[in-house]
Amino acid sequence: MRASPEGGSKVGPRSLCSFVLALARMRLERLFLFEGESMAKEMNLETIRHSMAHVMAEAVLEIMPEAKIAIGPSIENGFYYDFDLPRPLTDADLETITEHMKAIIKSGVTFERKEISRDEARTLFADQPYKLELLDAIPEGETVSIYTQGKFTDLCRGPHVESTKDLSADGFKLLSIAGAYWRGNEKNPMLTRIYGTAWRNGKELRVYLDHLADIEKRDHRKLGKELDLFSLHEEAGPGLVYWHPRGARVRQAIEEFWRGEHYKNGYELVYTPHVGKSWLWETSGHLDFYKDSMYPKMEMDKADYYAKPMNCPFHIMIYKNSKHSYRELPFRWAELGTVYRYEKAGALHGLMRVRGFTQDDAHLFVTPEQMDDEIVEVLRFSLYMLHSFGFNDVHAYISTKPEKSVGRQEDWDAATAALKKAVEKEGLSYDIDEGGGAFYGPKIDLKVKDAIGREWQLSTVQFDFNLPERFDLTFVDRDGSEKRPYMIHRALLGSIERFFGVLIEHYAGAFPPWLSPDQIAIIPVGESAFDYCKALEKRLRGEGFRVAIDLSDDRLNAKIRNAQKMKTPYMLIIGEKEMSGDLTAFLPRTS
RNA sequence: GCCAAAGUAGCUCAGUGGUAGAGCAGCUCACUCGUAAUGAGCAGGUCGCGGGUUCGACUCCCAUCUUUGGCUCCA
Repeated sequence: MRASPEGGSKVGPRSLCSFVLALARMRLERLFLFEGESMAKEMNLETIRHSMAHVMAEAVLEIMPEAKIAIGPSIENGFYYDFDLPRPLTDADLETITEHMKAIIKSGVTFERKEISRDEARTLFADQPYKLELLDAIPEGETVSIYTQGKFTDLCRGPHVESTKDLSADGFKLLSIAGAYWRGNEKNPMLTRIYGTAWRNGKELRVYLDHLADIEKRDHRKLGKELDLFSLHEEAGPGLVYWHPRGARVRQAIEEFWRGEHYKNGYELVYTPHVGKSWLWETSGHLDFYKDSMYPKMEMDKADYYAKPMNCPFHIMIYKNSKHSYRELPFRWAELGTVYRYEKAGALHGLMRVRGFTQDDAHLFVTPEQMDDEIVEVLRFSLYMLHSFGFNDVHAYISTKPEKSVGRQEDWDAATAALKKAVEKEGLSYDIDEGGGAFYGPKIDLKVKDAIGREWQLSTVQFDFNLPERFDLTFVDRDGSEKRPYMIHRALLGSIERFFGVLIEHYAGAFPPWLSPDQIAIIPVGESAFDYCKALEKRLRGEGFRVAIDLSDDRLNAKIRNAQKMKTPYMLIIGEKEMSGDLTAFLPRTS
């Protein structure tokens, strides 16, 4: 195939480059705006947002003087205020409140700080029970301050802007109404919370609203439908994923790469059953600890079977099939193992939280001496994998021994030290979650930032001091004695379903060619080119390309539009010219 | 669980106490097309499920199921 950038491509190589660069710059500017703001600016925005919350409270009291006010802090990107209201709010109320707020801002009243005694405060807020409660919660000896703007006074530590002139009447937007328990305790009354976002000016607000729209456009549930990738069917079982042909193509590409890299990295691939007798789960401890999140038992031949929630006991069965020498270790056994877990109906969410999913699981059986090297390798492999899929911003979390745990202290210490050493060796930034490990061993979790700066947990590497014990795993050491191997669980992508969801959002559905469902769309200009195109499709398929051919009777314009809607990276447009001259119009996807 | 919103055609969404609507997708026909939607026609729905009010309910009321967002950020 030959490209013809001059004739066929709207965006030649050079302009394509500058286009991509321009996009990258825009992206950086945006990231900078949301993440890289200097502390001073951030404080300023926080003050603006907090003051905006006061203005909103004033507006609400103007409309409903009998409302009781609770708290109104600034939050990331905005603010909220909680109210106890005489009636539920509607969207129309939000508009009215917004109008009142704009009027208050334009009136340019000042924020006055005053320090007062507790008694004065008690008199001032006599008919505001929530404020009285907050007042009582202020430690003795601490100053009690109030802020007043216009007719509104709030118990508040501050700081605030000097005047409502410092707020932008078109730099804020009320976003939603939600219920929230007073002080976050479900035994308390539920208050009405109004969320808003606030910025220095209308332009910043618009950038932020664009950002929200961008997140919405990237939603994998929406793109999954639009790009015909997968579906879920409530009537066939919530939380169970149906991979359509186009989604399956992406999965195949992921899995193919995954398998190849595992072979290269010294792993063996295994396959194990989807169900097992209760003996497995009694021995592993799952029936004790996780019965509620397992699919219920199936009875057969006077035995109870369970769908597997984990692959570990199955890999252990392979290990236990024969006696092992220290010379054979380490074993690195990987499996794309499909497991089933009962997640609460309310917790299900698209591909991110499902009931049946495929883990890219592996178990390493190692001697104590091999532990350090194996951890370093697993971590290096994880990073390689994440980078390969376009995730370059990785942060590690090390979780250490919790209060209730199994295994000897010296094993925990050694394993935790090995994890830290490996993370440092790879130069990763990390946080330590003291006491956050599972009862059976410490772990490293890797979180990545996606294209718009959201964090996702993907890889996990966990030590296990529990299962080797429970299943009585041994190997014969140099001196002829039987010893206990260490076991490491690890998943690099996590679950294929969730990973696919994250990938879709990361790329906003425009996958790089090696992952794209269709790499090339073959588009005949007219019916006379159909046979040529079919032959070309066969040839390209034969060479391993994922292709789509458009044999509809649509106009050429429509065919190009459809291919671009499906975010196909390349289009081959075939007409008389191409068939006679072996010259192909080659059109890359533009965004 | 609680608060709020939503559930109407495959998809996205209008709609009214009196025969159910659009766009896209689908099907048929015509056009045989050269770089971001060719035109015309046809078909498609127990208006989430169950009760109630009413002469009449998709619409109003009650109950229920499901989905979405929030309930962690603390004057």
